[in-house]
Amino acid sequence: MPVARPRQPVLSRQRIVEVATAILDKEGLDALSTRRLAQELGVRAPSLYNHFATKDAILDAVADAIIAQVDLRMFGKGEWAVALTEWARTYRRALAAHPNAVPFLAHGPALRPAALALADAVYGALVEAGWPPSYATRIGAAMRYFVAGSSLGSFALGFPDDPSVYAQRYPNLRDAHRLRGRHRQVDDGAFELGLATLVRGFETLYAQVVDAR
Amino acid sequence: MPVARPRQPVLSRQRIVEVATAILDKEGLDALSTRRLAQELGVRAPSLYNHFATKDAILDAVADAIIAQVDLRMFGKGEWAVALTEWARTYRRALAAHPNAVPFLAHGPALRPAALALADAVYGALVEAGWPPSYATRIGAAMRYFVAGSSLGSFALGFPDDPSVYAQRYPNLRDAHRLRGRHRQVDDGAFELGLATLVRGFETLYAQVVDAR
DNA sequence: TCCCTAAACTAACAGCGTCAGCTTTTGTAC
DNA sequence: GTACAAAAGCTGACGCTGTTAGTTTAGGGA
Repeated sequence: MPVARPRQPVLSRQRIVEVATAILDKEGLDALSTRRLAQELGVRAPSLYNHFATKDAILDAVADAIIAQVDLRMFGKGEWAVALTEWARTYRRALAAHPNAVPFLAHGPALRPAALALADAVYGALVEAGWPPSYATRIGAAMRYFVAGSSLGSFALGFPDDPSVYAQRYPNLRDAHRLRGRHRQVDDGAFELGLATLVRGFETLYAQVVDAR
Repeated sequence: MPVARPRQPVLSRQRIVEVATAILDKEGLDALSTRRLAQELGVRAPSLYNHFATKDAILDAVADAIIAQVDLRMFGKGEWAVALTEWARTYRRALAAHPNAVPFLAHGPALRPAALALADAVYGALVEAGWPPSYATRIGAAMRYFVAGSSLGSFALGFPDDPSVYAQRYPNLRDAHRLRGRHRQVDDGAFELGLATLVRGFETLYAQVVDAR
């Protein structure tokens, strides 16, 4: 039987964030209500407000925790282009591990601490490598665009696997019904192709902008 | 005074979608409730269900209408690389015109008709230009990743304009407080840099894969 | 003219985020 | 050691949400 105030706190910000993330991953954003979250924590919904001001603040903390898991240790050692490539893969993996979170990761500008730490590492490494600040900013932004977009949802799963859909209206897509079956391969392939293209392009630009300085 | 059934239908799917889009653009996703939408339409909320099965279906129709506005006429005339570049700009503009819609544009796989028409046009143009199907798929996907990511929310607006935030914790970002002021320029610059890099890289690849065939 | 369907309505449901106020425990100050 | 404030649970309630059931009335076809 629950007591007015327990001998030891039942909740903590960290535990709330963990359980919220678990519900989000398992059952999606719609299943994540304050009452549901509280139940999973062995508590009633209003108790959450002793630890977070609003439900949005909880979601914000979940978002921050996800971004905080992105490894940044590849920066500062080795070639900038190699580090950038590795980082993009790690970043994508972290987002793809929590696909239900992506819609609200997208939501507001990322003013969260982990997002700033991430930007700091990328920008710092590029400037350190010799890139002028204006290039470092745009390269970091362009990479974020690409990674975020690729985590937003599968490209291949966007296509129904019923061939009859395409026959009349979308003749060029006549083989698109096969994409669903190997969506992992298609999405990964597109990501790697885009990533390699971007990084190789930036290397060419580096030779013109930095080496020729 | 409202009547049980009006002489002439008050609602239509199109009118509902238009007003929903207007509310979404002006006041955001949270403001778009069925009662609010109905009020704006001069009607009570349950009447909407004579035209759409659920609220999600309305949002889906809004998403489809937005994607349908993307001009596709540049395909099939002129160089594929030029068309691809123009299309990416148009696509981004269409998404950026409705930033509050992006979170749920991202949500589900894009099984909507307008999204299929878009994919059909891009893929068709690439194959027509000589790209092998597997490349055309991945190029189309990579472009969508980049454009979607760049519309998801401003990169530059993600940085607080208070310099003191950065001093201790994010030393590399010491000048980031200036990004907010010229966010348009920064975001556009990053988009154009990434776009040019991708397209130029694909042109190089084309020379290897297609011309040398 | 009769009847079915379309398209509006009212009333109501459960579930949502959140707040006010209550209770009990804990930690600190004297 | 006792008073007292803060912390961290609780109950009950608010207005809002998406949605359903059932009602009413107009329009169109037989």
